[in-house]
Amino acid sequence: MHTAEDHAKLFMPLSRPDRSGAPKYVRLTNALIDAIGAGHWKAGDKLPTEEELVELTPYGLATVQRALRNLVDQGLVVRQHGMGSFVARNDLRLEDPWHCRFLADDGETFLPVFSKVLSKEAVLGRGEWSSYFAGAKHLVRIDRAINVNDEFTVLARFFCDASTLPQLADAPLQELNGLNFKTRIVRELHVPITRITHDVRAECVGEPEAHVIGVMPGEVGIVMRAAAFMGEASCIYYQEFFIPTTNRRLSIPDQPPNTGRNIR
Amino acid sequence: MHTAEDHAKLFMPLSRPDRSGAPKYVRLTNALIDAIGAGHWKAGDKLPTEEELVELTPYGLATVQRALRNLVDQGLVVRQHGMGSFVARNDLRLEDPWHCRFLADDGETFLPVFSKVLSKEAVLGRGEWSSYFAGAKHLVRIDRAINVNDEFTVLARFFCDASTLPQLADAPLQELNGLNFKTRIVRELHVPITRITHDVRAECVGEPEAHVIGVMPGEVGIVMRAAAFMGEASCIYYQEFFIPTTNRRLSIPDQPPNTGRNIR
DNA sequence: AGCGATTTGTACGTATGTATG
DNA sequence: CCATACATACGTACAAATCGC
Repeated sequence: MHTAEDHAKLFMPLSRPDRSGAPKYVRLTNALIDAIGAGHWKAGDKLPTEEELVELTPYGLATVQRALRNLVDQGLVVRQHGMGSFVARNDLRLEDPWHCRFLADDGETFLPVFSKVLSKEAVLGRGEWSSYFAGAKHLVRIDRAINVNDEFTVLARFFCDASTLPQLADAPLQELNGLNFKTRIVRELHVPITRITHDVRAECVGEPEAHVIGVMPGEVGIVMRAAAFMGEASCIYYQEFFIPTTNRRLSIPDQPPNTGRNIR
Repeated sequence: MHTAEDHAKLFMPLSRPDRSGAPKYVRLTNALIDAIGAGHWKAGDKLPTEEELVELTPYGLATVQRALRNLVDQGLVVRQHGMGSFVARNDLRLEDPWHCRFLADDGETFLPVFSKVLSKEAVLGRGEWSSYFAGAKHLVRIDRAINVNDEFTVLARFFCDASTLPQLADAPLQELNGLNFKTRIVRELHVPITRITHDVRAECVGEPEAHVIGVMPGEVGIVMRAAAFMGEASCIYYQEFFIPTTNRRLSIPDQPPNTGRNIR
């Protein structure tokens, strides 16, 4: 809970004349995002009602409603008729830098995945990744085992330059399990990802990879590569996924991840 | 251009009492999607202004605006301040309805491909495609053999509703060889494609497909599916590619940036 | 360059409907 | 049945971008 003063302070900037020229509903949207990001309301907490927001801010109902609808569209807030507005429990914006989701039987939802970090090491030699990180000095490779619905296991190899994602590259392995991995990427990414490329190949799986994904060396599996770029050429991260033969369909994301707000 | 009667007929259903219980802005959104899908307005055409829509429909300005904003969010419509609202034209996306290109050794250019139409037939039963074309009456399947750099052959199965691509569905086979195929799609498409999904699976190739791509039945190959949508739900075409095991990498086209999103 | 006319964009206040507890 | 709170909808007003004269 919060006092009236807390809220007054939160929304104080909205009363100042606007220098940025942004519409009111955008300013309110961002104010709420900031407050949630700062932990003023945590996942599951109830936000003020529409009426309260009309009181707390210098804005009218339509503006408040539009800001709230934006937050719903962004997956940050859930609204329940007759009950209230709540901070979403799962931050949907974090859903994407996965690139490795499999379609469930309904063809629409995705199978649950659990990832476990296997190793992290410096990359020394050359390989397919080399062309993506021309000039990078401290390349790091993080291997993860991704358990898909307890049906099979995917080996994910994540490559990045330690200088662009330092906290990720330096983190202890235990801190990167499960959701923490993608959470950290999203949080650390302070550059917009403007392009992502995917390619796919059927490949005879080599010895070390076969062991992780539970197939015999030499068996055919799918190898997918995904590279995320800022601008045209500079690669932010690059991943290789080794996927055993399965009747599940690998879904390839149809748009780049949304790395934050568009307008401030 | 259209007469007043055309429009009156278009929006007539909106005056009838609502049986579905859907909100007005949803009904109007769907009415506009249907009209665009039916070719009433083609890509690049100017839609009626907000005021005209208020006159043409039994709805108020806020409702009209919300429906239009929905269409913008779906990528189906582009609005330009002071000018009007237009059916989106996304030529970029249409530049490559191929979805099946393989990387050359340099990792950047693509291997040359030559396609040859094998057959065209009505689709009768049900299959994976059924979920994409709910309610379509005249489904057509066009099979093509795509020769990739004289190294291997891909079988491409193209599905569409004959009512959305009539000239393609009715064309003689000889006219669809080579580039003509994609040219015709681009020329005939009078609706913007706003979303493309891809998925990929390693699969044991069945008898008829194996014959075309030159492998033994039961061998493992890659099957890629690509579906192109107008708006959120209505599928324009759907393709299946049967790819033999190869050391070439299948490149999955990255999506063009979102035209004009209003989420903010 | 200016000036309307057109058209979208934002915003308000109000009213009413509907799901929840 | 009632209070709460979200959801939809209307009418109006004004701001801002664009075009043609």
